[in-house]
Amino acid sequence: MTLSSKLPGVVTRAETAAATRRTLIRAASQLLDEGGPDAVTLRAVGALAGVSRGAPYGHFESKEHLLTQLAVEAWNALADDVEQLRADLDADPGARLERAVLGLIAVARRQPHLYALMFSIPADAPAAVDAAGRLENEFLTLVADVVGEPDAHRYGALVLSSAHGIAGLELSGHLAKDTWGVGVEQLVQMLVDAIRLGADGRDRIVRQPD
Amino acid sequence: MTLSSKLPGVVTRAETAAATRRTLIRAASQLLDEGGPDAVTLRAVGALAGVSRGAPYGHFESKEHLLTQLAVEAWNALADDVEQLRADLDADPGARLERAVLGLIAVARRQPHLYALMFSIPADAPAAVDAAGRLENEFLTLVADVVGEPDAHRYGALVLSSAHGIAGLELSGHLAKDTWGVGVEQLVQMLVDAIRLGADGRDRIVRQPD
DNA sequence: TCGTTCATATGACGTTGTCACATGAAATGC
DNA sequence: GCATTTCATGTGACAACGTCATATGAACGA
Repeated sequence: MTLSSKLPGVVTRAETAAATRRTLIRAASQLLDEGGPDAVTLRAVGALAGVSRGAPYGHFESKEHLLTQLAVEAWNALADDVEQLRADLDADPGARLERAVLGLIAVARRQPHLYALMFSIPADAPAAVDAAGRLENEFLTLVADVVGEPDAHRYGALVLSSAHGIAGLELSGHLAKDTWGVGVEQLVQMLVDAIRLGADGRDRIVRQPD
Repeated sequence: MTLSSKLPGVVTRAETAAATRRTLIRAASQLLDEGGPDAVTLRAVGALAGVSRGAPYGHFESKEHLLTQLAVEAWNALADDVEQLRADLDADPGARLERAVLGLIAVARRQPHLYALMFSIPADAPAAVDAAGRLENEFLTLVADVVGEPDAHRYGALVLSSAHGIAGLELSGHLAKDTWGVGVEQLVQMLVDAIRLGADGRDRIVRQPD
């Protein structure tokens, strides 16, 4: 390898390429947030990133690959958040799970188009599997702290489904508070309560005469 | 009005127009089911309906209006299903609610693209409000039979959210059984059980020493 | 029978994703 | 240090798309 970076500030070709790639992703993300999926055209992405309309093809196989990368990074960012949240040991398990669910919903509120994109990408793409798997494991651990190890998977699926449903219904406008008389925060609380109750209340109920 | 239908089989212009409109909707629905959103181009819709590419503009203001109509009819069809299901008086409330939730999920499984379309249409469009409102009311009644009137709205929102979440996660491929060890049917059962338990178990738990 | 209405057909325009090719600078080999 | 290669980028081109303006022809009302 030659010392191509002879001067400070002078970067190698690989470095500038990586930087351009990141700039493209950032531009796509911004366009998605501000104007929705229709606003994300490769021409607009290129323009916002300061390159030509064909330049993205040097970094991404197609527009779909660029969007997939966007979704993968969103999955990872959310997994990072939940992972960080799990480090808060002073909160009780139920409260931590509640905050994790609200974290998922927060993405849907803050970046609705990105959230929708996360779930419209083929879930079997290797990168997507890894990223989504991280988040799933985080939730699994949080749920296990609430309902115990043996029921963690079952209730984990239920919690994640419900959380996703609340988020989705909220951002599609079908969760108006004046219709249901309940806000998202309350719903999440009800969900966690129901999980906790369902898990440790099962025996109690079964033993009880019906 | 003249007797333009002088002969049997000879239809009026208004009738043929209405028929064409329905044919267009059916064509769009078929294209959506078979090829996803990208396959629904007005040109393809026109071709499948046996008209030209511009003909749809005589019946729909834009492509988006056509898709909205598709979504509205899907909402209404689902509401019809649940309404019919509510007439089954021999099933107990919990079982009926369970079947209603499974009905929602069945649409997601049978016509995934249509299901996604239902929730990606602006929820404040008058026609969409009416159609979606019908389904919401149906669910509200079903949930009321399980948890009682005062809690019906709160738990109705939770049930609908969770049902939508299960459906969404399922069709986006994030609910693989070998990951969570639980199938959709079991999840729905858990959900209804948790609702029932949460509603009538609340007092019991509160009274209990923690 | 004669205008009128209106669903449909067609040409056209701007935009999109994508490919083929050109260009020029960085990287590499000697 | 120079020649060659590599490769990110720029540009022209193409088909397909949504949409509009306009033309056409058949069904309508009188």
